[in-house]
Amino acid sequence: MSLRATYVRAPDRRAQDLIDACARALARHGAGGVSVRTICADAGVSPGLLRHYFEGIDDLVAATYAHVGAAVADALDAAVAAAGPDPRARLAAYVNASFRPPIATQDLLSTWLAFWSLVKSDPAIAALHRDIYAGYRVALEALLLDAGMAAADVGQAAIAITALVDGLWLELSLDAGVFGAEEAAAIAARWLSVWLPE
Amino acid sequence: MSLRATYVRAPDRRAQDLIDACARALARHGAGGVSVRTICADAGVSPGLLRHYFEGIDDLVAATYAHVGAAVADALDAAVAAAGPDPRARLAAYVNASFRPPIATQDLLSTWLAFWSLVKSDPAIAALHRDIYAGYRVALEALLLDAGMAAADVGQAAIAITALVDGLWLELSLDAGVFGAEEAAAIAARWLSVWLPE
DNA sequence: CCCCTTGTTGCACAACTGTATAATCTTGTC
DNA sequence: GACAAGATTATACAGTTGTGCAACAAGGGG
Repeated sequence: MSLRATYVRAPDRRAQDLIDACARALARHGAGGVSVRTICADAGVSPGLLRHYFEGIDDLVAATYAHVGAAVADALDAAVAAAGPDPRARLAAYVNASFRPPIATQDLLSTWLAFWSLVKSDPAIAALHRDIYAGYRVALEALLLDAGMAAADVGQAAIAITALVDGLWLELSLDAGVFGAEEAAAIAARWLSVWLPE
Repeated sequence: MSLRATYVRAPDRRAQDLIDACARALARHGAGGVSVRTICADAGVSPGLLRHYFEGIDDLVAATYAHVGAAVADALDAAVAAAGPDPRARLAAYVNASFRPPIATQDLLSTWLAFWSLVKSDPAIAALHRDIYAGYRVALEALLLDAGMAAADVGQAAIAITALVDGLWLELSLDAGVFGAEEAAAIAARWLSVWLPE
């Protein structure tokens, strides 16, 4: 006479279920508000299952960062590809995509903020951050070069552009009512034109 | 026969001791790594004392944000005052001070990042953030106006400048090796000159 | 139907959390 | 010295945390 709940196996998608639930928890509660129990409840599984698919909750958070980071990179790449062959259009598309869905959504930006908050205290997140940001920087530098910028300038330009994008993400995430993604995109476009005049 | 530790009373500075210890903990461990025990150990007092001076740990974190926020505002004001009467010099000093001690230190920027990470999940921090950032924006807008910017433009300029400063703070905090405060200050000065040409 | 593999549940456990509070120590006043 | 106020210590407590794991249920194959 068992009172244990029935279930349907879905091993193919459990890890992703947990990653998605983790991203939602990070967005809603910040890094400090995630726990094995809240994530697993959201994913519709028992708390012990997390350990079957991940080493522990820290491993899950890292996997979530890797996943969201890849999704952002994919969205940026898709925007560049859709812009066609013109180097300047591709560059503008890269920057502009940061302020469009699927990137500029409250959920993703809030999740991103949670990852930032973990960089100083979690070595695995710090390593991921380094790799992910290096990837974005390499891509941005290549686009800047293709658009005609002198090689000596692309380093600082990439830093400056990345800083403004991150800052705008931060403000969009924290102060959703003060201004919107359209305005952010216009500000970023203006900054881009400073570094690469017509 | 008591084994209880001896102590010296210092009620005048206990609250501040706790605030300083809280700031250090936030900088070192992020928001998720602070606890009553770690803060009080750092402050050299017993864990129960926190509740004597603050409603609870959340109240202490909020008091720490108020304190650090006021320290930043004071540093910005001091830089403006030291710049003399010229409106453009005062504006430049305001922006530049963001990249000088006592603001652009690893500890303060890391503490700041921790506060950002709490805005979405802690209503008291959110309210403080709103007030603190409104204060900075009002001050910046006034300086922009004094420097000759059209009233219709100061809103967006303040947002744009704040976003870049925050973004640079974030990068300085997370990637201390990639570039430094001098470079950040130069980038910010360039952005300022975009919004207020000579 | 039976058997086996494995995905999953539910919970035990040690450790940690914030809060509350009794007891005690310090120190200023008389 | 005696006493009182209050600063402080140390710890109890209920609740939560991540991890580990026994037990069981699902489902595929024979």
